Amino acid sequence: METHMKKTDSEAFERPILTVDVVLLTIHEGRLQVALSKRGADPFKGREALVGGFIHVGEDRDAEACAARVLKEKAGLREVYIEQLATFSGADRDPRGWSASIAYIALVPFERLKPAVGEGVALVPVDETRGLPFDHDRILTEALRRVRGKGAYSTLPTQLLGKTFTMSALLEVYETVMGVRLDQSSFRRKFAELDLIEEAGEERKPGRRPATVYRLKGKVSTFDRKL
Amino acid sequence: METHMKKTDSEAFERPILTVDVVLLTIHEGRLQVALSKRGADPFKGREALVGGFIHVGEDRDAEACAARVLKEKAGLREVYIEQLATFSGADRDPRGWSASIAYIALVPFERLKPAVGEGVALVPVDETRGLPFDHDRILTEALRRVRGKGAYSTLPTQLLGKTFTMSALLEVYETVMGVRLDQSSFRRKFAELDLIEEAGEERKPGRRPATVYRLKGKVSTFDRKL
DNA sequence: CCAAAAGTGTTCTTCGTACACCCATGT
DNA sequence: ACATGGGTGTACGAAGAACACTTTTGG
Repeated sequence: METHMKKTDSEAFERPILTVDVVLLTIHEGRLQVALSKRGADPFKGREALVGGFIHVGEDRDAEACAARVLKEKAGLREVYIEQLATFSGADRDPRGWSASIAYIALVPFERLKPAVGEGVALVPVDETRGLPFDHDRILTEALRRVRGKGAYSTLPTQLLGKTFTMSALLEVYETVMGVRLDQSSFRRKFAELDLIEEAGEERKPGRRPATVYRLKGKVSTFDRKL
Repeated sequence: METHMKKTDSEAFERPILTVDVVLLTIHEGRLQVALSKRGADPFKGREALVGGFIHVGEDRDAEACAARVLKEKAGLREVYIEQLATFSGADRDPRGWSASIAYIALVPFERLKPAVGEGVALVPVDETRGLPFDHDRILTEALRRVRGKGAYSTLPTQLLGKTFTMSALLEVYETVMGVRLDQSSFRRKFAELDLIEEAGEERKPGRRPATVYRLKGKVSTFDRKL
């Protein structure tokens, strides 16, 4: 434990550990699931935990870039939707000492995550995780609160689908994320009125009426009206 | 620039600088103002900046405790409302190197901040600050976005008033924070219906009808309805 | 009686919710 | 023709916004 104390520099304090943790979420088999990876190093070695890692000062432009790098290295993902959740800190959360972890939420369609499942990450339904190391239980809880709360007021859940999707698929995702039933009719109307999506073709499945395929207009955005 | 590289420890990376910055807000002369303090040390020495400081690993239980300590040391404040905003990080935001700052928002009634004004902190209307050091302009912008956005859906703005207050005072604070005019009638009704405040006496001023004084019931809370 | 702030009531419109109904397809 | 999911229309109530009005005080 080095202390960095050089009396010539009045502000040379011991620097805490700084890491990034990512709550990587996807929907699989109709359930919201979180990607966990087995820890390879000492504290809690061998236990499943949120994907994360140390900031690489030389490599990462900022913490979000670090989160992106972690996702690429551990789950083979590129250009995933990422947003900062909060920073969790304290003297006790890591046995190695005072630490802070900048937590991010990432959403990805299952198809893109599939190759990594088994090869580095395991998928666990969010309501079946228990006893994660560090304060990862709390981080996950906060992430779910955010995602569920923001769901009804933003296009965030679209990030769990591919670039295009049908209305039914979209509805299903919103229902899964928020854990409630939504009225199909109102759902369609609101998405249309808010001008959030645009048509992008048709989907034909045997035995069914063809469905319009949509694409998100612009980036993930927030709005006032509730879905 | 020490590197902490001990080849025996596979995860001993260079630790970035970790600080806390507080966007301390109050209302004075009918305007939302932010407390700035003159920097005493080298990067940007002498310039006005958000109040902040290094994490003291031995002293601070966690980052929020660090923010509380900073508020006490620089503005003489205790038991102020604090909430985490976000963490701002990157290789370029601090000339000393890769750094992260955990930013907090603090709200305090002007009366409590008054003693410190001139003695350590300066008050500046939020729309008149420019060219703050580091990325403090951005932090302030984000803080304002949060406070304004959350305003209509929470009792957060009450923290800018003393323990008790009249409806008019409360209305004024909400209007100042959010920068809009609100209908007095609807405002009263909603606060009553949401059961957020309770009566706490009367206020008598010369030439005016006596006003009921209220007190917040419970902690700061969020709700669905808009004010 | 008047000014000024405190406090109440009413109306209009928007939006959330529920639900009934029609459409297009492959078998 | 019918089962299945795709898609539209309507009706009702709760909540937001605007505004008119009454009450209480000191001068």
